[in-house]
Amino acid sequence: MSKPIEPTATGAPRVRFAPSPTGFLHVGSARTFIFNWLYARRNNGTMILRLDDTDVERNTDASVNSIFEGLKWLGLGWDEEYKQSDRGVLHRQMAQTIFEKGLAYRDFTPAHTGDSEKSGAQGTWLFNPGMRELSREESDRRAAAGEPFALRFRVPRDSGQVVRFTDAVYGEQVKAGADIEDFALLRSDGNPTYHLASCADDADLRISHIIRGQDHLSNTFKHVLIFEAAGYTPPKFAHLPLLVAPDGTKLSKRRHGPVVSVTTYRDAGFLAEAFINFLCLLGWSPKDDRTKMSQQELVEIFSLEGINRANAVVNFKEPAATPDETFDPKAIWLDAEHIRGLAIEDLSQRLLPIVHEKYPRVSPEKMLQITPLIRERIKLLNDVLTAADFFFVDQLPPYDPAELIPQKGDAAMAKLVLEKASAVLPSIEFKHDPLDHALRAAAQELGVKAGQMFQPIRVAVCGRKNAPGLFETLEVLGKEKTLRRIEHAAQKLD
RNA sequence: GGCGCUAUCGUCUAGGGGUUAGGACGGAAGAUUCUCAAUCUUCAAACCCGGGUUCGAUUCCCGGUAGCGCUACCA
Repeated sequence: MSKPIEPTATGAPRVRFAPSPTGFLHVGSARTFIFNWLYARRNNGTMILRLDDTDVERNTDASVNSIFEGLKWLGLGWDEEYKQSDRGVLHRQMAQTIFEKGLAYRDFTPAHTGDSEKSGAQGTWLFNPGMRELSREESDRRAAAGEPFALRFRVPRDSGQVVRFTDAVYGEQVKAGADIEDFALLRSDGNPTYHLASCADDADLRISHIIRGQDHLSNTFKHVLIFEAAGYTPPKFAHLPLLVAPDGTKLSKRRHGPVVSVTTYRDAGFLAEAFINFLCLLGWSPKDDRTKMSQQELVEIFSLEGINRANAVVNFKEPAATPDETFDPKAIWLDAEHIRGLAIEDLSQRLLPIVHEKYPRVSPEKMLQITPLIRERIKLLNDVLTAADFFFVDQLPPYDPAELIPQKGDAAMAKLVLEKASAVLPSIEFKHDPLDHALRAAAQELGVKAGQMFQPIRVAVCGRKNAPGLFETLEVLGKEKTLRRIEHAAQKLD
């Protein structure tokens, strides 16, 4: 392993992301997409999206939508797009080619009805002896008679026969033909299996590098067999370590919930670029100590050598309550990190649609004023709703008047402070510095500490203790609202 | 069961025959501040086990164990 893969002689690399639309787009698939995309962009290659929808039974439109929705959110795009169901002719042609070379045979054994022998607890049927040896005449006769059959690859199983390939991540791979079962190429209904369709398309689309999940590592031997049988040089392979749940099992929506679905991250208010950054750090390393990386940086630094071989845990919480606790803490941190790196205008624009869902009347100008006050205080875009709520509402929701009481103070002090504020503020210009001076002076006159002066006011205008800086808050809130809320608070103290 | 892949702090990882085994998240403590957040400092925290090779293995080799994958006319 570890030698860089050169672009093919024919030119720039061509890579593909080939999801099968049998479920939503999950984070592991998203990472595969991202790595392919990064590799293509890094090497001036072509990124291809191919829907591997050969399993008609299990394909759903909902799944197709979920995949496109997820990919759209990631915002990376692709250059060419195909659907396997449109290419059946090509697949069958390849099957025919292989069959005519005698490298595949018809298997008239009825399809397995159940899944009883699924995980091979006992018998391993590597091939069907009777069928593999069937004479061509007999085979042709039964086929002509209309007897249904599956087409199986005749895996070379003589002693010493091996299949080999070099994986860019896992290195030299060798497997004895005798350990590879005679897998199916065509189903008895004439439709191609995944293995056949995938290889036929990869060959036809001139895919140069197959970058995919490690769950295909052992399938690759079969694919090499198919490519060679059909007369193609196999592309280069790079398998990615799997993403697994904290319990070590593979990500599953049923077991682990929505946290494995890409759109969940979108809906929780993740920045796509932060999510991409996070995924890149699972199973790949830039080898320096960088963690936060822009898309540009990722494109510049991405390489197959940085991919490691052990499965990576997505460290989410299994049952989970609040968003903050649900997601991998590093994903949250990276999101906050990216948010902090955004220009105020940019962040403000991204926040506005979220705010508008709940407070449609907030103006872009207002949002622009609020944004700098919360940029350092939100981890996800959706946090804007809880971090800046008091700017959006007319009337503060009810809060405990006891909150108004400052440290080492009492209700009387709170009352005093609020009354003082009411007296002083009307004549003050609502800008940071004048407010700062006026309120500190007021505190001094009252003989209370600055903090004791600020807290009652903060709670009066924000409805809670934890909030952005007081002066900038008052500035954005405006004189009228501020005074109204202070007065209201003073009354609560009676 | 068979075949294959993998194994460094709780998690993501760097490293590599001799290192105080590095970084990040998370955790703890502190500094700063009008609260919170941000920021800064400090601390705790790891080489799966057993053999070999070697002057010396966490690193190389073998075995074990564990996890994962494949073993479908799913992908």
